[in-house]
Amino acid sequence: MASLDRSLIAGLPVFDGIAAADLDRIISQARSMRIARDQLVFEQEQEAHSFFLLLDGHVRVVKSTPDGHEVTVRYISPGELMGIASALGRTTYPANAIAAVDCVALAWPSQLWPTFATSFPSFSANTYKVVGSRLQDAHTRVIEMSTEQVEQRVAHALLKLIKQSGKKTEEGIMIDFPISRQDVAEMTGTTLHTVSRLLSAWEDQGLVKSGRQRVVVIEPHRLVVVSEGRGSKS
Amino acid sequence: MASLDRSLIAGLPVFDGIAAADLDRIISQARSMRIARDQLVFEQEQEAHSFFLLLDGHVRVVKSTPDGHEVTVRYISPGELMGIASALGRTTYPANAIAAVDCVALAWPSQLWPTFATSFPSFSANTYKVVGSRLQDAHTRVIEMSTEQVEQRVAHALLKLIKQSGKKTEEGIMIDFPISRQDVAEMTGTTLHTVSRLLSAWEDQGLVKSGRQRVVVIEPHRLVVVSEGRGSKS
DNA sequence: CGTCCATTTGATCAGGGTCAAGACGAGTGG
DNA sequence: CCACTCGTCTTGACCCTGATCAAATGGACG
Repeated sequence: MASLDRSLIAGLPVFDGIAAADLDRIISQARSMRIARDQLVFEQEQEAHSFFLLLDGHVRVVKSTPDGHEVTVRYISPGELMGIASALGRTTYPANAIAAVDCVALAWPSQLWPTFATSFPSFSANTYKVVGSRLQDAHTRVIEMSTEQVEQRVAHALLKLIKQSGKKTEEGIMIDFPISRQDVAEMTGTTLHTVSRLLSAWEDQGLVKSGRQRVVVIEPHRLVVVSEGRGSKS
Repeated sequence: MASLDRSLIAGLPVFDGIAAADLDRIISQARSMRIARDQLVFEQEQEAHSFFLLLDGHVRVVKSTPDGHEVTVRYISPGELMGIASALGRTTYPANAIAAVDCVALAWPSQLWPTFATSFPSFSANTYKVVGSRLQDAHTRVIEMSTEQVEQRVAHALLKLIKQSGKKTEEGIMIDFPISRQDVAEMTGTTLHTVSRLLSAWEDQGLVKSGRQRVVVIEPHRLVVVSEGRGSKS
């Protein structure tokens, strides 16, 4: 196996403020792995043996309920940590993680977490921030679910996706991985039917353009208007 | 002002594993305060000058949306930390905190947080766990909002409240602070009307007993059944 | 005793879930 | 190269949960 280079992780927010020599130590203990599309990266309730850094691709994090519902918690983009059960004081993964496309990731054994946390104070501080911002995301989700109509929630979801993983094309901003109506429904607590109807309506109005597992936002600004509940109800 | 004693905080989960001498140092820097019912402990968007430990009473943490909706994030019970913006890498409070009853709390200046975190490793680890469990709570909320009916969510909310702040009486388990239909509605993303109807129905079935700002759960087990969506629909 | 707030309860109605069919398109095997 | 199949997406019809609107009741407290 080719040895890994610290340039892979230097410059990432999580490793901000860590000396080059330390980065070398950190990365020397990592294992690189590739995950094929639709493969599980880690599984809910399983022993959290490793934590991961996504280098390339996109990963969907999904919680399954006993009664068979699936709720998408978030999408992971390159440069983000995932499976950091250790940071939450857990020993098992809280959700399933599925590769939305072919992915490349680094993995460290979970035992290293406490070492990293104490040896590299900025790592500790940075991951605090990561967890903190995920907590805020989750609260935002709760608030959206409590106070917004489905239409607004779906609009918010698309805006979040293009902000996080948008890719400019000549048509507009495309979500950079395959995403189905069902996927959007699981992010917003609705059904694929409703998502389909909304996307169709928005397509008629020229707001978006979409197809099989593909969504392109043409007019982000007007989508923002919809997300704020001031969509033209004419 | 009477000097504070470490017995106030010894034995609390957050301060677990900290030496007595350190506890003295910690508490010597605290300021004790009482908050009258309905008073704000801290305010959304304000500079997070302090973090708090609730010694007695109950505090409601509420997020207000620009458009005037209020969503209750959680209730704080005695022994819990609150206002720990620092732990999330924030400088402002993310929500309003309102005393549900007259309260007593300790307050430390936020500047002390980093000191505590580095000086007392177990404090750091413990607060990690606190944040982690709040993140899980938030995800649980998201999942409930996505997959459950209002009836189940309200049942879950009451069960959570009696678990956290239940007080046994000869009638059943009472929620130990004044809580209105509106409050329950803000916890569950519904309206006071729906909550009122549900409580009335449950009272008819002998599940609960409730009055003005007062809820007593008579048969927790049957409430669990409702919360699981297997309520008798006869 | 009067005022204010929490609560109750009825009536109405719409957002969006459910059920049901088809259409479309991509990949597969003959 | 074509037929077939499977998964995604679309669209219509219907109906139910729970929000909204409206009004009255009941306590608590000054």
